[in-house]
This record gives sequence, structure tokens and C-alpha cells, in this order.
Amino acid sequence: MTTTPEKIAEAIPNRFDFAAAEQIYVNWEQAGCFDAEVDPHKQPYTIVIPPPNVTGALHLGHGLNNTLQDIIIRFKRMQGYATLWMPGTDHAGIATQAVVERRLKEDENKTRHDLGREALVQRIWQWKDQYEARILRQLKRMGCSCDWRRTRFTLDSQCAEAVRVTFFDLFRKRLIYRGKRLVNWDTFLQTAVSDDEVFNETVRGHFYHIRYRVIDPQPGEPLTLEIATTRPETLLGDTAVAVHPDPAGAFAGLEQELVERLQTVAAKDRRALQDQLDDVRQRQREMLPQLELLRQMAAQGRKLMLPLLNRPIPLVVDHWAKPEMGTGCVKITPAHDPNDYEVGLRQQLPMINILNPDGTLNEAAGQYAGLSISAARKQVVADLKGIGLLGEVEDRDIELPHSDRSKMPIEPYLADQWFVKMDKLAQSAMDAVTSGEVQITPPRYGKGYLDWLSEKRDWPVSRQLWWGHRIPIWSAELPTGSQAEAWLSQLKRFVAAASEAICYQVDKDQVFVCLREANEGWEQELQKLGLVQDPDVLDTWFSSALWPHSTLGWPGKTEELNYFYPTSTLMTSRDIISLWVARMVLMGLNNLGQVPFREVYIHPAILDGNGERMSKSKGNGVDPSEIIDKFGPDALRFGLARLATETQDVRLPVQYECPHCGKLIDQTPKNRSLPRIKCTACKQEFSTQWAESQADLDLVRGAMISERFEIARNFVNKLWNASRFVLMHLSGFQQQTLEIQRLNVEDRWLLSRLATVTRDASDNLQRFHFAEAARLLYDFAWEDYCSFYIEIAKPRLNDPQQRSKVQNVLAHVLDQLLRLLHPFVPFVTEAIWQHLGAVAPLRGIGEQAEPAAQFVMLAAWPPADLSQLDPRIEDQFSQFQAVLGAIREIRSRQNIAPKEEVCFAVRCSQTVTELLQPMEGYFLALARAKAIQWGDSQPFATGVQVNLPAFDVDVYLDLEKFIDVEAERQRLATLMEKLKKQISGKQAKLENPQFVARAPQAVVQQERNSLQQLVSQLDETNQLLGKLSALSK
RNA sequence: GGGCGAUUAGCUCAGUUGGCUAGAGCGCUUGCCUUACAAGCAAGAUGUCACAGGUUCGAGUCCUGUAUCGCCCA
Repeated sequence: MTTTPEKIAEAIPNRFDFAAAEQIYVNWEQAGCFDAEVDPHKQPYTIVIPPPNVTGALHLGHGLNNTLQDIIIRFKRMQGYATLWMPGTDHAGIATQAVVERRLKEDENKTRHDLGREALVQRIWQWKDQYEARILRQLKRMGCSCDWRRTRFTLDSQCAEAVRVTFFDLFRKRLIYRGKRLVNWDTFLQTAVSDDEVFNETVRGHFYHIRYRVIDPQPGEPLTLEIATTRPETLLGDTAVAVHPDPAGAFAGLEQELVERLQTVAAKDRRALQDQLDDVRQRQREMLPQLELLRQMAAQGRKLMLPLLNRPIPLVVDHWAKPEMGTGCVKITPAHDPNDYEVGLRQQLPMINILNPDGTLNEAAGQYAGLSISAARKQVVADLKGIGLLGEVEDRDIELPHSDRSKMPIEPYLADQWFVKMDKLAQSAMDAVTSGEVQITPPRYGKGYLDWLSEKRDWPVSRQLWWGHRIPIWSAELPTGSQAEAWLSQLKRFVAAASEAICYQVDKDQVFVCLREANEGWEQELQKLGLVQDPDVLDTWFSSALWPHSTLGWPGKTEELNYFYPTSTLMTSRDIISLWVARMVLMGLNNLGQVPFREVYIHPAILDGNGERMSKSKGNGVDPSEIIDKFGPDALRFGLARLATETQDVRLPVQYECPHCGKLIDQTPKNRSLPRIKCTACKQEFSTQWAESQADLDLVRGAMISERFEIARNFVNKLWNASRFVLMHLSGFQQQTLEIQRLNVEDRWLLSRLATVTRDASDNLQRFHFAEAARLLYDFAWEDYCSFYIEIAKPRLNDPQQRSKVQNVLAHVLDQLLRLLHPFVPFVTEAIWQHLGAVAPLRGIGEQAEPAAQFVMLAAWPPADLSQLDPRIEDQFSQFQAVLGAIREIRSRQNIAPKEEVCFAVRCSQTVTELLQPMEGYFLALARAKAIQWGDSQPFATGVQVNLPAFDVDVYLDLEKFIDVEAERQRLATLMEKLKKQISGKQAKLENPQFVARAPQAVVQQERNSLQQLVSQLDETNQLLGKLSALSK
């Protein structure tokens, strides 16, 4: 190929046009680069994607998660594994249904009941189709190398089959059962929501004191008992009032604890604590006799009359009643308060549900039936007042749980739910981690995993939703009397006909039938028998728990399952370790007897500029596409990878860039979810990623900016231009075998650095130290390759003797660098690879040249050639760098114009002369400095000197024409200050006999040497300063 | 309330097993449109490593406590 630099410069623009990424991606895809195939000759390496939920588009948190997965999968692919990255999305039951329902309400003012189950589900499918497409497009734009042919969805037929088979299996093993449970009820969505879908908010409320009459009080006993509550209407469901079993002991314990804390507490908190203690003591004096009396009354089985409903309820003793709180007595409403529920279980109290699913009161509330909660509250309070049982009403701030989905207050509600029995399953998942079969990185996250599982709380899997896997259970009440037996035998006959796929259980008066697969005939049979299907669906996590094997075809015995399972690595964020990771482990073990993955890597969470976690619901999530539009996909990825340190949070402040005036506007909690923003500088409006209405979309879009991505974009540009330089100078390139020993210092230095960086980057990637690997490569590419090697190469390329050798080193190191960087910045490396292939089709500097791979994506990961690692050469090169630095510093200090040439001399040993003299030309090229003399010191008449004590070298610059005495004096004065400080530090250290005696000899010697160097440097500096002063007079 | 983590330059962050004269990028200052790159080049200034104790010859690094912030779980 005969290309001139000019032609190359014309053909390759000086900016990488990242719009080309799209075509590169298509090329990979068409060539089948992403496709995973079962290959018995290769080791498999598998990652299943944490399926993004289809509620909304991805933000940078997902961007990070998927970038890291892609880096690892590309790394492993280049290492020769048969890699599978399994993509897909999650149906996210409640979240998605809630979003669609909210839309329905906002846009059409309809509820799901207006639409009906089928129509609503159809709407949600439309939503899913839209967002799934958007999410997959986002992933592709980011360069994710998933095997798209295998894309799954947690609600598709294959996943549905896995869910069904699993449910059936657990049901048959009696690991699934039906029970009552107090759930967080969302009265708007009319479903239970899980604890993690609840947030607390403080609202203004009241604390009502209410008196309950004692039934048949004995002499000396109170006539009424006062309790206090923030939710007076719940008294309708009261089934007891509790007092503490040992009030005296409770007070004493509390007092002691406070006294102890008072002794250690900081002065500023003492006052509050003392007040608290005084309060406890006062209560103790005033209330203890009464509380003791109540305890006795409870022991005697005394009862109280529940106001309004006039229902006798027992007085019980339970330690939930806190003597230090309120009146010391607490009403117990087991069906509507989590703590009371526990008391109810302990004391075996009846549980009375007073609510309908829609949040109105039911018939158990007597005359209040049909009222809403707030109406009932008003009425109850009014009625209590009317009969004189209402006491004081205090104002109070109340922490109230709210549903994350509908933003409505949560009502604790007792409901029938299906549960998965966790004891054995949880234990198996714990064992998998404690035995090391599954490794969690960083290891600190193992603790949370084990703690959570060790509670072994049964998993409630019913959700009162329409979007999800319908629970495959049909139920009916057992007929009574004479028909019972006939009915049951009919059922048994039906079950026996397909006992592998149908099973049933009888629980008290209920019969439950579970079907292993969808079968219309069977369902009709069941209907005929009067059984109806459970209306509820399963918790989303039930299907996600099967993800690593359902996606590979389970329950089918597929080749893929056999080959790719257990998967290799799961990469996710820490908030779902318990919800998801733990459940995948136990389900994998249950269904296949094998863990789902060997290692779990937990990456940091991305916080915004205010330190808040990026999330879809907060609206502070930044769409990766915004970043890609502005900075390109490589910059996005590299910027994110550099965030992935071992800490658990990373902050990523972003700004809007006003498209009109360029003003940068910080993203704040106020503006972060607005569809349009008014520029604070020019007052013009622009649109954001949230723009949806036509009016908003018509505005100019403001870009999202972050320093992180600018840095990364600049790096991509640097890499691009360095490559452009190399390509411009590869004309006539002939691959040749290089004899390392005969190369110049700079060649051997670069190859040695390459070996080091290759080794360390690989090692860091292997250990998921993404930021460190990225940093190493960044520094190597920018500092070593560009700032030094290429600069030195410039004069050498004009030397016919050296040209081919330099071309080979340049091309070889670029080849290696492109491979090393490829997982981080796949597009730009691929683009350069294609250009490089055109001029340098044969690669390598060793005996065996190899043709370049068609794509860098498919090229082999470079092994570190440690034979080229040479610390002596690296040390020598650093001497060159030090001398060069000294010259540059003086030039800059002395304000010598870059075009002016200066002369310099170096006092140094013979060895250093031999090293540096051949490099004279590079001082000229890199610092416009001409070497006059090497070896013996011979300062110039008018000059400046820099000492490099570490190498025993002094550098002299001839400044006859340029000398700026004052500048130099200042430099030396600062230098002396610094030296003095360092010297006194060292001296103190060395004068300490303990240090000399106990520190390792090497360290002591090193300190002595460096002290000596510092002292002589100070001495010389002092002399120089004297000379300068003389000069200036 | 329990657990995990953070606190290092104006900002965002590195700093592996204690050996430091504490680093990077951005920003700032100075000089450069040097034929790959101004998204660049060269140079410079900037730190009580949150605070208080302790271990050690030696602590940004290990231990204890405190403060502030964050996340997770109750």
C-alpha cells in the first residue's frame, strides 16, 4: 500500500465520528460476533443480564451495570471462552401495572376496573412492547454484546413454563402453603405491596387519648383505662388492651441504661438525655402503682368494654406495652398493625379485619360500615366525645408509610396469601455462600446476604394484581354432608388421571388444586367441579429467581442448559442481593441441584450530585442515550468504568447545557424531572429527556453534561489522534521480527511498559477492578505512548535507518493497546483496527507474524510478554525523563519562548553519558535544547542549574541570552524552603534511636541516603543563590 | 434501632499487604494554533489526609471512640 501522510490525514478526520458506532455495531451483529454457540472445544463463560424492568427507560445506574458486564464478556470472549451474555427484560409486576394505571387515570380518568382485567393487561403489554424496545435499543447503542437471538422476557411462554413447573413442584413438596398475613395494603391499587415498595413520610396528625371502661371494677381499681392512638378508628378492630408484665423492672432497666449513657455522652447531648432520664423517673413515681395494679387485673382476667361497639375485650400482659410511652397501656388491633399482629399471635387474640379492599370500612365496623377511613376517624372521634370517653387530643408529627406506587398511605391489612416455606430453601442458599460455592465480591456483602436468609421468613408470593404469572391454583370449599365423599372421589379420579401434572391439597375446609401446565380441558373439568382459579399473580421475584435457568430452556433439558449452566458471574447492585440474588441461589438449587452462578460481583451504586441514588421513581436518572448523543458510546462506557472502584457509592453530578447560550445548569431535585427548563442565564427554554408533549419536543434539546464523560471523550479523542499519527507514518510498512536486545532504550522501555500494563490490566479486570484497569491503560496510552514514545518517534521516522523499526514498534504497541482497550471503548478501537488492518495486515514483532483478526472484537487478548519486562531499562528511561523535565522546567520558569533554542550541559557519570548522549536529538525535539557537553561539569558563564540527586546528575542551562535572575532566585528560594523542611523531618527520624534500632536496615539506609542527598542539594542551591545575588549586583 | 460504607487539593475522586517528600482529572495561573490531537502541548500553585485517642521505630493506611453524610434492613 502506498499511502502518503497527506492522504491518510484527508481520509481520517481529526475527530472520531462516533455516529459511525451504529454501523460498526451492525457489522458485528451481521458477522455473528455476539452469538454464543455450544462448543465442546471451548470453556463456557456465561453472564445472565439482570433483566431491566420494563417500567421505564434505563438510567446511568443500568448503564454502569451493563457496561461492566459487557467489559467482562468482551474480555472473556477475547480470551477464547465460548461466551454467552443472555439478554432480556423483567415484567416487574406491580411497578409496571402501577405506571400504566396512573397513566390511565391521568389521561382518561379511568381505573383498571373500568377497563377490566383483559383490557388492562393488554394495555400493559403495549407499554411493555414500547419500553422493551427502548431498553434494548439503549443497550445496543451502548455496545452491549448480548446474544440477541436468545432475548427473553420474564412473562414469555418459556419463562411462564418454568414458573409453572416450579410452583407445582414446591406445592407438591408442601413448600407452598396458604396463610393469613398482615400486608401493606395499597387502597388505591387494591393490592399488597412489599416492604421495599413502601416509603415513610412524616405528616401532621393527632394523638387521641381514649378511655375504655373497666367491666365490674373491684374496689380500689380504676373505672376507666386510658390509651392513646393516632388512628382512633382502628379501635373498632381492637381485641385487647395490653399492659407490661413487669413495669417496675422495665423502668429500672431503662433508668440504668440512661444513667450509663449519660456518663459517656458528649456534652452537647447531655441535656436532652438528662431530660429523658428525669421524665422516666417522674413517670416511675407517678405511674408505677397504677401499672402494677393493671398487671394484677390482667392476671385476674379482667375485661374492658370496647367503646362504641360495646364489645368486651380482655386486658392482657405483653411486653409490647411500653411503660415509658403514652399512658403505659396500648390497644391491640391485630388485623391492622404489625406490632399488634405479633401481640395477637403471642396472646392468641382474635383478629378482626374492619376494612374492605378499597379502604372503606366493612360490616365488622358496625354502624361505621361503608365509611372511608378518614370519614370513620372523624365520626369515631365525634362519637367518643359524645359519650364522654375522649380525652386529650395532641398535635403530633407521624411517620406514615406510603405506597411508592400510588403515593397513598399504606393500610396494614390481614389477607390470605400464598407463601413459600423458607427454612430449608434458605439454608441451602446460605450453605452455598458459606461453603464458597458461590463467591460474593466484594466479600463484605456476604454478611447481608447471610443475615437476611438466616431469618428464614416465609416468602409471601401472592400479589393482588393483574399483570404477572397467574397463580396456578384452583380452589373450592369442601362440600359438607352427604355429597362430600362423592365430590372428593370425583376430584381424586381427575387428579389420578394425570398425577404427574395435577396435585391437590385439602386444608381445613378448603381444597386446592395445582396444575403443572396450562390445559384448557383440565381447567374446564375443575370448573365443573366448582373450583375457581386464584385471581392473584405471583411476586415478580418468583420468575426472576428462575432467570439463570429459565432463560436457558429449563425445564427442558437443552444443550445450552447443559453447557452454559451454572453461569459464571452475576453482576448486579447491592440493593437486590436479598430480593434477587438469594432467591436465584435457592431456586437454582431446588430446580437443578446446582447453584446458578459461581461468583457474584456487586458494583457501586450511582448517586447524583446531591448524593441521592439514581432511580426511575425519583426522576434523577439520566438516560445513557443523552450521554451517548453528546459524548459518544465509548466515552459513556469509559467514564462509567472509571467510576467502578471498590467503594459502594459513587457520585456523578450532571449538568444541563443550555443549547442557546452554553450555560451549564446543575441538575437539582427541583429541575431533574422537568420536561423543559428555563436557562438561568439567557432565560430561553429548552427540553430535556422527559419531554413528551409535542410542545416540549419542539423545543431545542439541552444536552446532559458531566465532567466524567468529558474526560473520557477526550481520551477517546487522544487515542484516535495518536492512531491517526501512526497511520500517517506507516507508509511502506513491512512487518519485521525485532531483536529486542538491539533496540534503542525508548523502544525497549515502551515494550517493557507494555508488558507491565498488559499484566496489570488483565489482573485487575480479572478481579473486577475496572477503574484501576481503565486508569492503567489511560496512563499508558496517554503518557507513555503519546507524550513520550510518539514524540521521540517523530525524528526517528525521518531516519531511513530507524524508520522500519519504529514503524514496527508503533504498530505493534497500537495493536496491543487496541486489544487491551477494546472491552472499554469497543467502537473507537474497532474503527482504528479496521484502518490499521489496511496498512499493517501482518502483526507482531516476534518470530511469527500473524494476520490481523477481522474484528478487534474477535482478536485474541494479549498475553503479557514478560521477557520484555526490564526494570533497568525503565530506570534508564526515567533518567532521560528527569533531565528532560529539568530543562523544560527551567525554560518555562525563565519564560523562554518555545521557538528559542537553548544549550545545556550535563554533569554525570560515564554510564549516564553513554545512555543520554545518543538521545541528544530527542532533547532537541522535545525541549528545543541542544546538548553541549556530557560528563565533566562545566557551568556556563550565565546559567542555571538543576540537581537531580536521585541519579547523581546536574543539568546546566546556558541562559546568556535569556537570564531572568529574579525568576531563578524565586525558584531557588522556594526550593530551599522545601528542602529545609524535608531535611529537618529526616533528621528527626534518624535521630530517633528507636527508629534506627527497629526499622528494617534497608529503610534506615534509604533514609540516610536521601538525607545526604537533600543536604548536598540544599548546599548547592544555597551556593547558586549566592552566585545569582552577586550577578544581580 | 441494627448493618454496611464514606469523609484526602476549590470540585469529582485514586491511594493494594503500614515505609510518602500524599497523586490524577477538572478548575485556576503562565507560555504555546510546535504538521496526530486546542477535546491539544509544556510548566506552575494549591492539602492539619473529618476530629480525639491508641498500637507502632514509623499511620492517609491498623484499632477504639466522636461528628457529619449516604445506603441497606427493621
